This record gives sequence, structure tokens and C-alpha cells, in this order.
Amino acid sequence: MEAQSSFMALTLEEVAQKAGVSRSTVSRVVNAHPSVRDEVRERVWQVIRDTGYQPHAAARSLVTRRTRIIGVIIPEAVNTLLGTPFFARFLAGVTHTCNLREYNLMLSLFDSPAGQREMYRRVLGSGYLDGVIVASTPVDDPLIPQLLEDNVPWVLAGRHPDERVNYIDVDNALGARMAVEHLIRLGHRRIATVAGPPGMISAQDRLLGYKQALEAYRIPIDDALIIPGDFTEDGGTAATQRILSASPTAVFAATDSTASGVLKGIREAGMQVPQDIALVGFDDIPLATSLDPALTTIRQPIEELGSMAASLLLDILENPPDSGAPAHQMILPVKLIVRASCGALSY
Amino acid sequence: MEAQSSFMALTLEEVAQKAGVSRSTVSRVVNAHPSVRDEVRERVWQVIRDTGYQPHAAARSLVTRRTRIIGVIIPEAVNTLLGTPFFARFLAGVTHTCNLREYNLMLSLFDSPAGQREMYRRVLGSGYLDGVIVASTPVDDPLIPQLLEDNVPWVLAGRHPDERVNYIDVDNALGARMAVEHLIRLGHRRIATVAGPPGMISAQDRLLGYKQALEAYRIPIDDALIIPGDFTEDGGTAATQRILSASPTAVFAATDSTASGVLKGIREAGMQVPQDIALVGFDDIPLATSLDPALTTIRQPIEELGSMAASLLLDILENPPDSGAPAHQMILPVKLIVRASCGALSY
DNA sequence: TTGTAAGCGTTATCAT
DNA sequence: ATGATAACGCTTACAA
Repeated sequence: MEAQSSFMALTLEEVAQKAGVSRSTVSRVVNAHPSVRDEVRERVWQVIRDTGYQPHAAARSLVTRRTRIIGVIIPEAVNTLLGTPFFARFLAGVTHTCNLREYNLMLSLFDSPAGQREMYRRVLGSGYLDGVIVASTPVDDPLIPQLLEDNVPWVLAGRHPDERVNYIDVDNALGARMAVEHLIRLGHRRIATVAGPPGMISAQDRLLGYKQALEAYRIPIDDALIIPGDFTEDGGTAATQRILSASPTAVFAATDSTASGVLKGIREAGMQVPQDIALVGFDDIPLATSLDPALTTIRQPIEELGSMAASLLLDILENPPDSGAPAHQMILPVKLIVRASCGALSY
Repeated sequence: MEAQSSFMALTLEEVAQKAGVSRSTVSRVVNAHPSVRDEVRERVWQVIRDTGYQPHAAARSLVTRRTRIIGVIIPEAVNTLLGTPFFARFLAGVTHTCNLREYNLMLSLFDSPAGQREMYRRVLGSGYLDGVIVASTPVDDPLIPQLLEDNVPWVLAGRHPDERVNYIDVDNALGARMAVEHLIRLGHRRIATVAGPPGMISAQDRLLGYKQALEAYRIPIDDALIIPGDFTEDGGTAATQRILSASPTAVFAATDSTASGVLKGIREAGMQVPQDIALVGFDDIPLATSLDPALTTIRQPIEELGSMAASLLLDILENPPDSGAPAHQMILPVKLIVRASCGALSY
């Protein structure tokens, strides 16, 4: 107990005594309840300021059934996301909204499905959270039906086919389409893509955008040009063999990390980007400008994704929609960033 | 209220009724108190399993004065750390320990000192947290004396001169020394360094290691070879001019990001790494292997740093040292990773 | 070993 | 507008 922090010592009762009013009045002042005389309110505030009184969160939660804590769950974090700035930028966005609206953020990562369930029980079940944001999860993550069934207020960062899901996502399909159409306009016709994990909607959407671009230009889709990947750099390098044997003039990689791996593979094969093969990525992480040649890519507003996911969740919490209401679903725009790897800069 | 999750409905009282015992007995069972008859204990557990009962965290905290939540505060996160995997990996480490020991993690980032104070009041003052981990903070962050004064249980991820501070850090000085000695053994004598922000202990230690290496080999320290930087890639690029005018044969960059910037600058100046200038970084982030040439660097165990910081904090929480006891201070080993940028591979 | 009852610091209902 | 007072769900003496 001696290692306990020294504030938080005061209670409502003590503040009330010092101010010469009752506990309830102080509570009203703290909660900005209107029916308190101005003079009294000021007197109470004075005591609160003087003493540095802070209401005890747990006591408050016990009666209000609200904690002002939201959770962020990122199932895939420990695996593929760890090397990537996505994670940090997304959290920065969430944090920004939380700070603004005086909420707090509890972070949940785990390395196994068992861990996920354990955490679900422990954190959701014991009432720690008012709601949760789920990011970067496979479409068929069992978490999703469970959240739905348990009627937890939650928001998905990422598109989802279920119409009951509140989600917000970047426009993966359009971004991919922009990337590929850019290559087409540069004169390319044999364009390969290194796709992402088939279970991720974002990967599906980027592949879809790839196909849409080709269709828009009446270029037949050749399955040999669609190479499996996993969003990682190593996945990109591993794809090189299959890319080269399909002899494309350009490659659209589903992530910048993948593009980096592809670049490495191409270089090892003795070819050059963009002279022999043009290359475009997706994400616009800092790595994109560190590569040589600098990577043409699609920039997605990750921090905004985070801050808006949080805003959406807090709106839902503070203004619960009635059960018939449709879910909120929103798509953020992306942007083509032209650098050297696509070959456009030499024209 | 209709947007409330559906579990958490049960209370101790209801479980007690179903099991035909009193509230306190159920409480004892839940808290593994020994003096409960085996038969009763089993009966109670059965009901708990059947009903999925979970104790209400807030109610529990109100009486135990513990939340089983620890905070992670990263003051510099929003500025320099956002593009870097440090952040994600550190949190993964903390999370790992938290999961293991059934604690939860609350994340606090902010973009301003004012925001930091506001958060301090809101989060620490209202009793949300049992303790905090502070990472990546300047030596003179006002947070540090305040935590000390308020007697908050806390741990710093990063060395600190104040002997009262419980900290854990990687061996920045030794790492830098290893990097520079590696260059010296490769035959270099004019070795420049691009340092980090002077207010960060990690930057100071890396600079110290640089000097120690030179001293160990009786190479005079030339201030012209010590170039200011800020840990970022742009800082590295910006340093190029000054590096080149000091005409070193090798450069030790305080971070891999910095090294990447230096590499870019050197290349733009029409020179080659490692032929014209050898280059070594620090951190071993994924970028290091994406660069061409791949970056020789010092690998630091970031996840371990996070998990051990958490372990230390939880140990302190669960076993409060008496006030006379010395602080826990611990340094983790680092490792030299030799790749192409130092020129060693061609020998 | 078990149960009764007090109390943790709030909010909220109900008088006044 | 203000003050008693009863919850909120749990832990923990204290009694039995």
C-alpha cells in the first residue's frame, strides 16, 4: 500500500465538507448539472481546484455502468503488422479522438485464437470497456459474430459484407484500380499483381480493383499474372519467380512491403526497376521513399481511419441508435503518389 | 442502454443463490481463497461455468483499490516514433506480459505537453491505473519528477541517471561501441557519426559508445565528425552535407532511419556505399534489409524491452518494495548484425 | 468452513 | 436548489 499514488485521497464527502455543502451538490457540480446556484457552484469549484480532487473512476463506473474506456483489438497485429507503421499510425489516430473526447484506450493484442477468446472473456465480460474497435481482422474471424451476438457496441476498421457491421475503411478497390490504371496509361498491358492473404477483405478489394482497371481498359485477365502473396516483404520476394515466368512489364504489389520484396527479387534476377519492370505498391509507408527507386504507391489515410473509427464508436456510445437503424458504413479516399518505380518520371 | 453488452448480467448474489451458498462463499471461490470445502467449491465453479459469470471489474476495484490495468505512456510517440516499428514491437512485448499475467494495458499518447498533463490528471488521478510504463521520453521530461513525487508505481523503458528510477534499457552505449569498433577493425579511422536528439539518453549513450570505441583504439575524437541529427530519416539526409565536408571513410548513424537518410544523401552526391563510404546503423528495423546495400546495424531486443518493463512493473505492484529499497535497474544486451553496408562482406 | 453485514465512492431518487 | 438515502457489485472483517 505504500506504493500507492498519493492523490485520489479525497472523496466527494470531504470536498463537500470543505465547501459546506452536501455530497450530492458536489456531485452535481462535477457533472455540470444545471440546478446548482451559481454562488454555490463557484465555491465548490474553488475547493475542487484547491484540493485537486478527482472523482474515482471505479466508483463512478459502478453506478453509471460506463468506464469511458474503449478497446482496440488487432488480431493480426502480432503476426504481419508488427514491422509496419500501420499499427502505430492507426493507434495515433484513435488516441487523438480519445484525447479530444476524454476517453481512454485499452489495447488488446494476442498471439493465438485461444488468447483472443481469453481476452474477450476477461475484458469484455468484466465490464472494462464501453465499446471496441476491431482492426485488421480476417473476414471470418469468429470475433465478429460474437460481438454481434453479444450486442457489444463496436466498430470495424475495415470493410465487411455483413450489413449489421458498423465499419469504416479506406477505398482499397479504388486505390488498386488507380494504381493499375496508372500503369496502363503508361503503356503497360501485361501487368502482374502480387495479392494479399485471401482471407482479408482489404486484399480481396485490392485484387478487385486490379481486375476492374483491366476490365475498364478491355485487357483480358490472365490468371498467370495474379500471384499469391501475404502482404509481407518476404512474400514479395518469394513471388518473384512466378512473376518473372509470367513475364509482365509491370507489377502492382498489394502492399509497399510486398513491393519492396519484389524489388529485391527483381534486382537479384539481374533486372532493373522501372526499366525492365515497372512497380507500384500500396500504403505509402516511409519505406516507399527509402527504396531506390522510390516507390510509386497509393497513400491511404491511416491516422484518419483510426480517428474516425473512434469517433464513430463514441457517437454510437453516446447516442445509441435504436435497434432497427442501419449500420454506419464509410469509405475514405486514397491517393496515387507517383514516384520513380513506375517509370512515369522519365517521360 | 439497449446497446449494452449482454453478459455481465449476473452478480455474485445470483450465482450464490443458484449454488445455494452465500455471496461471500462465491467470492472466496472466485478468489481462490483456501477455506472453502472442496465439495462446495466444485458446486460453485459449476454454476460459474454454466452461467459464464464474470466479476464486475469496477465493483471489485472499488474495494480492492486495484484495477489490473497498467498504463503505457510514450511522450515522443506522435512525433518521431510514428513511422518506426519500435512502437509496435515494444507494445507487443508489454502486451505479451500483460496477457500472461492477466493485466490489461491502457495506452496514452499525446501531441502536446498540455495534453500530457491533462492525461496525467485524468488517468492517474482518477485511479484508472495500478502503475505505468514510460517509454521514449527525454531525460528532463517533467513527467518523471511528478511520477516520483506522486509516488506512482512506475517503470521507465530507458536508462535514467536518477537512482530512484526503476528502469530497463538496451545497451545503447555498448551497441554503438560495437558498431564503431567493427568499422575500426575494418580499417576505418575517420569515422563520422550522426547523433540523435541531445535530450534523449539513448542518443547520449550511443554517442558515448562512439567515443568509447575511438578512445579504445586511441583515435582522437574530432568534433567535426560528430554531426547533429534527430533519429529521423530526414535528419540523416540533412546531415549529408556536413558529413561529406568532414570527408570520413565511414559513418555510424544513430538509428537505421537516420542511416537510410544518409544513404540517400550519399547516393545523391554521386558516391557509393560501402565503396566510397561505409555505413552502419542502429536498431535493426525491417528497413535495414530492404535498403541496397543491406544495412549493417545493431539489433536491440525491443519486444523483450517491453515485456521485461511490464514484468518489472507487475513485480513491483504485486510485491511492493519497502521505501528504503534500491530501484531496479537493468540493461539488455544488443548484437551486431553484419550486412553489406559496412563493406565487410566483400573481404 | 460459512454467513452476516459494513463499506468502497459514486450517482440518482425522492423529499424538502 | 439542496440534502438524505438507497443502490451499484464486490471484498472482508467479524460472528457463528
